[in-house]
Amino acid sequence: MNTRTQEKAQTRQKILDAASRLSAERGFSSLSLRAVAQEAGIGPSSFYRHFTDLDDLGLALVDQVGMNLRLLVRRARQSILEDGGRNVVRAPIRIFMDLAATNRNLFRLLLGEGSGSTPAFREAIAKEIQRFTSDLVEDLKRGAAFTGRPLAHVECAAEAMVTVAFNLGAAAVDRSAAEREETTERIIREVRIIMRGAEAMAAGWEPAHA
Amino acid sequence: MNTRTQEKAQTRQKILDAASRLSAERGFSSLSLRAVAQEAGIGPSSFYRHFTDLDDLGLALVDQVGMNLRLLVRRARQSILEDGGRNVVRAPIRIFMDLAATNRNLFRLLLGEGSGSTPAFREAIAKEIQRFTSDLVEDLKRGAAFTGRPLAHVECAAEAMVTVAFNLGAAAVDRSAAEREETTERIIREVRIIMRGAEAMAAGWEPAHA
DNA sequence: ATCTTCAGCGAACGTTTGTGCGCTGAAATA
DNA sequence: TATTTCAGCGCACAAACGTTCGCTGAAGAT
Repeated sequence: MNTRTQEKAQTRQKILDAASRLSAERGFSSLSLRAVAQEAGIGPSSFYRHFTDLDDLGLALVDQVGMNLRLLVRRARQSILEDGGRNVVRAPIRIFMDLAATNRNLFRLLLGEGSGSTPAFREAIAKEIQRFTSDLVEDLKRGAAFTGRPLAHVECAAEAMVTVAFNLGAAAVDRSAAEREETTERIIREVRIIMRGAEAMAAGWEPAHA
Repeated sequence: MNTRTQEKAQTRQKILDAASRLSAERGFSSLSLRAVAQEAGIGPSSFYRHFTDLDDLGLALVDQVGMNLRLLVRRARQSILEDGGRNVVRAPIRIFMDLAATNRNLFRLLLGEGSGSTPAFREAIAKEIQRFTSDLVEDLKRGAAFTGRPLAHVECAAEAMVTVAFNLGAAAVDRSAAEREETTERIIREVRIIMRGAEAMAAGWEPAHA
């Protein structure tokens, strides 16, 4: 690859990082082209060599955030495989929360910008989370086949789990370690409830009525 | 009450309405004092007669949104009481979604601004949703006592339900009626899963393992 | 009838915003 | 070596921003 294109990609990345860093404080929707350029260490007019718009930047940012997230998750998944069967809920969520804590900006962007800015931006984020949910569906099916405990409405259950984990997790990202710990446990419990519900439905169990 | 103070309260309300209307498009965090003033039909400088800041406005807005929400919910709850026992999940969620559809701005503010702006604003919103959850906890306990089906971890279950309903609901607010319908059914299913899980746990039910 | 209060206004300020333009100098190409 | 490409820069501009100031005129108080 050319030295030229290499350097261009490099400053492009600097812009993306700057945007990610700045959007952590006030949200992506309320940040300015000039501020981003300054944080990236380039002049305002140079910005246009890489992106046409702030919206354009936003889409690229979501793209990259999604890629990073999937990479991290894939790596995490491998380390779970060693843990045979036990802690099917606890281990993944612990990893998820650690990930969120060490990649705040990344998660904040994915979670805080639910309705912040342009529709395209919104939808890009939604799609990214949906992809995450799809992966979880696969995992759940695999897990169910392994433990012999089928789940009803896997897609819905997965969606509920992801929604709970992402949302409560996002709220805890900026809290103290102790509070984060407490929140993590609560998420685990809630995901367990969902899991148990899906299992109960699959087994046809119903509560006795008085 | 004086005509004077009455009129003041009136324009104050006009400002709040204007902010609510405008924040629906781009989010509260990215709106300007001048734009709000213009939408409210007053000069920029008159804004300061009612609020010191945009943050100040934000807090007042959350306050009012919370009040309206609680009012609507209370009204909705009464109309549920007629529906004895059956549709414990479906009826409330249908009402909730109708509420969300006819009060978009209200819900969008409560849901989209998760990390948009200042911490005080964030926390005010979090507190409002928490209050909503507390109410649901009470309802669930009452319902459980009535149907004789106890729930485990009521607080957690309620939190999960609220999180799912608010989040998926918020995403659907801007969609077509058909998509909203589809989303509503999915929310109902997911809340049912949570409910069933909490019931199963309370009953000590566990899935048979292979 | 006189005086006080104060919501709303318009003008002005200094900043910050997005964006266009032409230049530069090093890297890529020929 | 001569030529082309183009990322980055500085400058300029119009527009929008938050905020201050003094004025006005109707409502409230005396």
